[in-house]
Amino acid sequence: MLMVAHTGNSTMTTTTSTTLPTNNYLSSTVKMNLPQNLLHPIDFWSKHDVQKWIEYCIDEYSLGDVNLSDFEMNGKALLLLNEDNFKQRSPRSGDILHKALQQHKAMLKSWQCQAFPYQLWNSFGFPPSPSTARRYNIPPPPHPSLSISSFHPTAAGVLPHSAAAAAAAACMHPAFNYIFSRPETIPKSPLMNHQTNYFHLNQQQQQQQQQQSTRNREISASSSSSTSSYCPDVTSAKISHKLHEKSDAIHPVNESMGIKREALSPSIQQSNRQPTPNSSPRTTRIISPSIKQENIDDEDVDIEQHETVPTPPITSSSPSSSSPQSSSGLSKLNILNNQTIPFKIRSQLSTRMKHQPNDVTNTGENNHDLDGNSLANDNTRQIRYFHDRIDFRGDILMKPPAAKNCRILWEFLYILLEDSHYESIIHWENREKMIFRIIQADKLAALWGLQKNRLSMTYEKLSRGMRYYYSNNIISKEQSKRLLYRFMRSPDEIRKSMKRTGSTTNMVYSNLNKKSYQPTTSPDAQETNLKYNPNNDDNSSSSTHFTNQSSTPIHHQLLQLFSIYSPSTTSMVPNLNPNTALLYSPRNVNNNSISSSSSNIPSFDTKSLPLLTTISKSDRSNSSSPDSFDSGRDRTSDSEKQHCSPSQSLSSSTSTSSYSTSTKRKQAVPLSLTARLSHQHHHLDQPLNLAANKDEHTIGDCKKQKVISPPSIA
DNA sequence: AACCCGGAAGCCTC
DNA sequence: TGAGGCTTCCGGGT
Repeated sequence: MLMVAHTGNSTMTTTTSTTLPTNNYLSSTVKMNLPQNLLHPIDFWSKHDVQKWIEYCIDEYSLGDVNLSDFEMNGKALLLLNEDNFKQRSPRSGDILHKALQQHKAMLKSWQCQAFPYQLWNSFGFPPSPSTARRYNIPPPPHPSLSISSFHPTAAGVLPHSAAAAAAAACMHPAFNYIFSRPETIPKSPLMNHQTNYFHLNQQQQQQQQQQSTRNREISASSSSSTSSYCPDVTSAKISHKLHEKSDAIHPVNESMGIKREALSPSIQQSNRQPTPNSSPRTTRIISPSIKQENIDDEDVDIEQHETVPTPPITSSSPSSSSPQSSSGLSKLNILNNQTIPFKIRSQLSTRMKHQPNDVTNTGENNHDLDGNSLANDNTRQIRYFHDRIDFRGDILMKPPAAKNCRILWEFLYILLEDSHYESIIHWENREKMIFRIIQADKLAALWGLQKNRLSMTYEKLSRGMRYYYSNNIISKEQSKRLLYRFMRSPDEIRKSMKRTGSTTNMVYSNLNKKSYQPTTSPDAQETNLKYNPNNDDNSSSSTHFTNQSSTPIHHQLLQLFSIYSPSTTSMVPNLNPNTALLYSPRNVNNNSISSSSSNIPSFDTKSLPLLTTISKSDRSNSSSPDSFDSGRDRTSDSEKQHCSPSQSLSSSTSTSSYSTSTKRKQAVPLSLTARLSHQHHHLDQPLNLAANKDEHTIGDCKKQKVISPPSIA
């Protein structure tokens, strides 16, 4: 698609260069609308221009920690700044600024051949917020109802400052694809309209909108080949618009990560796209624009882009709905409504979050809508990781600032539970009894994966970790209630017991794993296993004490426990501007907190943060390739070194001979072996170097081997 | 299908 | 180097 866009652009450039002003920068009409001369080549920007641009970015991307004085330089100097330089000046927003600059640069380049009056679409291809538009006197976006003649490129050259001219020029811009192929995204005055409507959806409406958005996708996909060019089929767009307008009122687009990509300047897209084994030529997509293909491939592109393309504006996730049914759709809304969001990004969120191809409203299901054969791994692929945030299929989630240093699962869960931003992901079902519910397991897993740098984290794995807590009475499962768990003790109790039990007792998971382990063999273990029963008044542990506290002291206690107090504020982390939070040294935080309780929390070190561009193997999963999202473990070496030893093989053959009569696993098969064999099977999409195996089993063979007795061994 | 369970073994960090 | 704390995978159950 990107290739197409690029091609389209070139084509259009050729077409229009003769009809549009050839001096090629923008018409005076256009310039009038510019904040200073930001459409001039950046090299020519004055110091003042740079300041204006920074201001614009601050405003447009809600960048909290950008100090104008840090950018007192002219355009040339600005261009010399690399991402790190930006980050030095603005730790939190540097990457965004850098990205914005690159985008701006690329856009200017592409605009040189196209009179494009609708300047200052933000660098990600989205229209500016109304306030920004007003402030910078940016013309409104074109409306698709304009007649097709209005869009003719020549119109741009002759029409004055009019909507038609704007539309004509805009149709040459990548953002046009977004606008006209997704007419429902046309800003209807305040961008926040969406959210209001969305928020008040009743269930029926939600169903309707889901159906509608499914249709939308089909329609959009069916016209994708035309909308991929810079000269979109307006007619189809209009038709599409009509088809959508009913649902538009309540549910703005459930579409397309492609928006962002399409909106990217082609040059950027092009330059950032690196060939991967999985990326097929874009041109093929046009020929066969199946929804499935497009979707998956686009996701691949996105993943690739993470490596090189600056991140989109940061958003903070934070749903506040506590309804178990609150889907991400609502959660997104809650994000938007949440006044505690540190970044003033809601207005953009309101638009952007609803444009993702895999709107979390459909978390998981969406893939199936689009792709009946969707692989489980596709889910992983659609989760894109940044250094401290995730684009979880369109829902941008931030690592909880409070959990920056947290590497312990139960602590992490606790932090999320205490953070209202994550209410739609995990929340207290019963605060007093410390019963909590996981609402969106996959999101929770993604967050945990981000936290631990295990980008292939799944709820399956996360829950395994939680199950280990059963044994030492940190967490228990609420019987027969899905996704409902309970903290058995307060954080300090857990810590206390962990401290006391030391390395020889119940925190040794290897011991816990042994059946011979008896939790009551030591006083510590007894204490550890003192089950907190919130209904039992006899509970004298501090759990009771803890849970009887009002929520505010609890928050404070937790904040202290987790060292998440800002030295300068007593507000809860959700209310803490992450920008601010990142500005002080967490070491200071530790100094301000109970050091004993944070012993497990390593001090903050920004170097330890996995940067988007430098995800190493130690990050467990290198996002440079979708495949690597599966795991950072070296499967090849695993399979090599673990490949059936003779004894194992014998066991295998012995046991597998009885396998044919039963689909159930035979315990006679050494688990390690079956695990390893299946292990390989589980990474079908990985470029395993199976040839390195002497036996040269294919992955499928390995699986087969487990079921069918290998003749060679027999 | 999604969730749940616990064994087994490996990985990573400290 | 060993311990802690998972992570990954599994077969099986609900």
